Amino acid sequence: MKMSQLLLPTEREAPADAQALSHVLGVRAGLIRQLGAGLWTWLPAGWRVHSKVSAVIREEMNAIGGQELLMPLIQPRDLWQRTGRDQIDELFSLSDRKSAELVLAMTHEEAVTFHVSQFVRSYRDLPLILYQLQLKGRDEPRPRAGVLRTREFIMKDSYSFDCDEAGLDVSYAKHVEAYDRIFDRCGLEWYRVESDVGVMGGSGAHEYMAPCPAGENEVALAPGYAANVEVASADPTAAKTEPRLDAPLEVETPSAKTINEVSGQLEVDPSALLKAFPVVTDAGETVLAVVRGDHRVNEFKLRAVLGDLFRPATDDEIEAQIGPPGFIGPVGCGLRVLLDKAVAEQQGGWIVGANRTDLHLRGVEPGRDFDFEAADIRSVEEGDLVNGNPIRLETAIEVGNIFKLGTRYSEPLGAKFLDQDGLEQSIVMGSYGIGPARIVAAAIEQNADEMGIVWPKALAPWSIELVALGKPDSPERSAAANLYEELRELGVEVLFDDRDAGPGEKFTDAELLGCPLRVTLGKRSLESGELELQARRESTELETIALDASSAPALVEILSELT
RNA sequence: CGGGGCGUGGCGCAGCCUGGUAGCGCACCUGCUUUGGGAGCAGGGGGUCGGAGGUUCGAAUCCUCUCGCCCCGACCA
Repeated sequence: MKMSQLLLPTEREAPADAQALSHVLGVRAGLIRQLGAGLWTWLPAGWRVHSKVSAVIREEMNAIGGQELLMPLIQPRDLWQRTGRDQIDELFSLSDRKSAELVLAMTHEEAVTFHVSQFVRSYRDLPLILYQLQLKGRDEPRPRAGVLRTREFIMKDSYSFDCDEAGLDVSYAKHVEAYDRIFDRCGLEWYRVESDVGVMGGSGAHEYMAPCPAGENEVALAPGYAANVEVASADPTAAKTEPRLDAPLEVETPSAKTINEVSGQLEVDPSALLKAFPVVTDAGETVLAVVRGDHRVNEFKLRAVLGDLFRPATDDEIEAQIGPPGFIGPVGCGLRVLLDKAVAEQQGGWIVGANRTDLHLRGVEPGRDFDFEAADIRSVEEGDLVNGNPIRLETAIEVGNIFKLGTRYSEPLGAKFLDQDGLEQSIVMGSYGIGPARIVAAAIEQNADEMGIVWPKALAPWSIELVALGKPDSPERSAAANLYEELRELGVEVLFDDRDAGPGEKFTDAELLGCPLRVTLGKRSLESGELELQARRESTELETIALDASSAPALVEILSELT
């Protein structure tokens, strides 16, 4: 590609509203441009990168027997009513001129299951893996960070169809294989972590996380362990509890409504306190969740334990059912008490709210002073132990997920088959997503320096940026043009900077765009008979090779050695 | 949905408080010079100041409404 003809609007300054590095560099390097909130155009260079990701995904999906198809983005709403997913707030809704109700698909379970239910009759038709690279629409409450969270984006979504759980396990394992290879090939640092299965249930789920500062997720990591903090479990550090007492002792804590205020007044460590978190389930039950004062309730884990959605109780509800907000506790509260394991498994006297204004209780012991169910309902923290190793927390971008759906969609949509015994069974499904745009963003976040992007070789829009110096029509320019043609004939993807611009501008743009290898040809090259090479990843190292008929093949060789 | 911020030429911004000819840098066009790290000189083009209404002799500036965008939080099947 000749740069003089390429639409590559590079910017010297960052867009004023950009925060995330991938957003800043994506715009500055001329890869993406915004059309509206959460609506982004992929410009030619950016689309090349996106396409590279898609190509890697296709190869690996095909390698596990996936078959590519394409389903509509716009879908009839009634299909979504059949699975109940029409109730999702994020579902983009619209209607046509006849007032027919339509939605923009946020994923394609309904559509693919609808079709499969028509085609699959027998266990002989299974298993099946179908996938597509197609737009998804989401009415996001808050799009953000450039291409990281948008209202419309391309997703690789695949769906597996099996006779039974054992078959699903095989399809799931195939996806693990394919995904591991995809993220490796894209040059990402990534973790496969245990993840929340959500309210819809499902028997297992993992997410692929690419660590970087712009991420929206947090992962807990220890040797041999990786989990989304939403579901992570770990052994707590010990609480600094007070000595045991024969019976709870009332203690005055005027106006102390927070853990910090109470621990300050009583001069004890926050971990010696218990924090009471009253919630009301969808079913209408008020439950008191209790964790250590220095811990936080994990709402995902609590939801899993409750088996129901819930919301925090309002101050009025707390006042009416338990006691004065700020002074509530499990002793004599009359509610079902879920006590976090970290508390249940440590002996000692705890400090809790007395359910009376300005009073707390000291020396409280679970079991003796209140009934409880023990459950793991707290969020893990940096320093907690897994198999004796301390965990660390990292922010990360979710770049992919794999999910065992079971019969969540096949049942409502009637996707059944006859098994070997002639019995009708529901198809057992899995669904698997990858966001190519997020891979692009993560690759930028993980591979950039103060000058710009440093593409992993597999994602670079071009392998080589050939910078021609000197005046137009000069001998060095025509030598560069010749080299450009030779490289093209060898099938090298080369971006030829043939613009009538100064060397500084060309070098700066090359560093911004971040192609793996920069080749410079100027008057100097003609005089010395040498080309200058610079690997983007080691931007200070200059190398030279002979400028002659061997140059192009030599560059191909050098490229193959780059990462 | 709660809180905060911003809309002035393609990009980044000043001007607004205190109403009076719409400005700066970069980019762009023409000519000449320049060509190994964002060049110089000269000339030039481009803006419904997000939109609507109002106050006023006069509104980018003051008032009301509205649309859009960004950030924090909530949410994220």
